[in-house]
Amino acid sequence: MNTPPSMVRLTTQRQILLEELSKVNTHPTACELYKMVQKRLPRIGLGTVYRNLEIMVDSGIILKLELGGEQKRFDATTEPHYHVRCTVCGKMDDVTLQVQEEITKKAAEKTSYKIIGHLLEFTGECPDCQKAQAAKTKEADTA
Amino acid sequence: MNTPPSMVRLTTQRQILLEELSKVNTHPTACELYKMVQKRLPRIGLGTVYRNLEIMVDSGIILKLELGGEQKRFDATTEPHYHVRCTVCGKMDDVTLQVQEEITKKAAEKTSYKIIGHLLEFTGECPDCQKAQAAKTKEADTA
DNA sequence: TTTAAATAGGATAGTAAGTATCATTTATAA
DNA sequence: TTATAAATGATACTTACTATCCTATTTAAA
Ligand SMILES: [Zn+2]
Ligand SMILES: [Zn+2]
Ligand SMILES: [Zn+2]
Ligand SMILES: [Zn+2]
Repeated sequence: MNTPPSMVRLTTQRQILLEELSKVNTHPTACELYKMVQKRLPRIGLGTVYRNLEIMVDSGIILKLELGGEQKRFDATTEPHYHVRCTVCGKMDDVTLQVQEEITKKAAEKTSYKIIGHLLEFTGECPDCQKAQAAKTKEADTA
Repeated sequence: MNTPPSMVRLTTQRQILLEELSKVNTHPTACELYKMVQKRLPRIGLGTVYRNLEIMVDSGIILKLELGGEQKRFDATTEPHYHVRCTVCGKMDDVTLQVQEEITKKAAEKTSYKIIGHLLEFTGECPDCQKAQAAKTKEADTA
C-alpha cells in the first residue's frame, strides 16, 4: 500500500458505457456493448470501448468474464456470483447460487499453488434453445 | 442413435499428437503441442495440429480446456477433474479434488436452463512464480 | 486567464489464435 | 489396379483484441 490507485476520470463515454452495461443482464461482449453505446454516441470508436472496459475492470467497477467461449463478456454486478452458459447460442445468465467459499480452502490443501479464488460456470441449454430444439424434433418426426 | 459415429482414422500424426499429449501433465496449448510434435514430425503443419486436436476432442479421446485465459489447452485425461491456473505465467495443473456432482443439481433448481454440467477452475500462483515473486521482493528491499 | 501537462478519444494499423481453402498425398475399397 | 474417400501441409483468411498516433479535452500551474 504505497501508491494510491490512479484516479479514473468519469468521462461521457465511460458513463454511458457503464449505464448501458448496467441496463442489461445479458453479460454482453465488447462488440455488443459497442453497438449499444453507438446509439447514444455514434462517433465512439471500438478501441475506446475496449480501452474503457479494461480500465473499469482494473478499477473494480465492472467484472470481466473470461470463462468458456470465444469472447470476453462484461458484467456490472461486481459481487462474486456464478453463471450459466448456453452451449447452443452462447448466451449467459446469472445463477443465484451461494458462492462456495470453502471450496477454495479445500483446493488449497490439494495443491502447491497459492490459491486466490475460483471460477465456476455451468453449461446447459437456455429456454429459447430448448424450445427451438423441441420444435425441430417435432418437425423431423412429422416429416 | 441412427447414424454410427464416423470412424476416426488413427494416422501417424494423430498417434504422435496423442502420445505427446499423454506424456505431459502441463495441459499444453495447440502451439506448444505443435512444437513438441515437430521434433518427431518436422514437416507437420500447424493446421494439422489444430484440426486433429479438434477431431480428438469431438470423439472424446481428449479434453479441451477453455475456461479463463487466452488460449485453449488440451488434456489427455478425460475423466472429469478440476484445474488451477497460475495468474502470472498461465500454467495449469490438475487439482485432485472430488468432483462436485451435486452442485449441478443445486444450480438446476435456480435456473430455467437445462443444466448439462459445470466447469470449475481455481486461480492462484504457481510455486515457480511464488519463488520469483519472493526473490523480486527481496531484491527490492535490499536495493 | 493563459498556458502547460496529463489524460482520453477516434482512426487506423497490427497481432495472434484459430479456421477455411485447396492441391497433393495417403489410405481404403471395389 | 483403380476409384473413392479421407487426411495432410501450405497458405490465405477471419476475428477478437491491442498498440500506435494524432487530436481533443480536461486538469493544474503560472
Ligand atoms: Zn441458447
Ligand atoms: Zn453476472
Ligand atoms: Zn506461474
Ligand atoms: Zn487435467
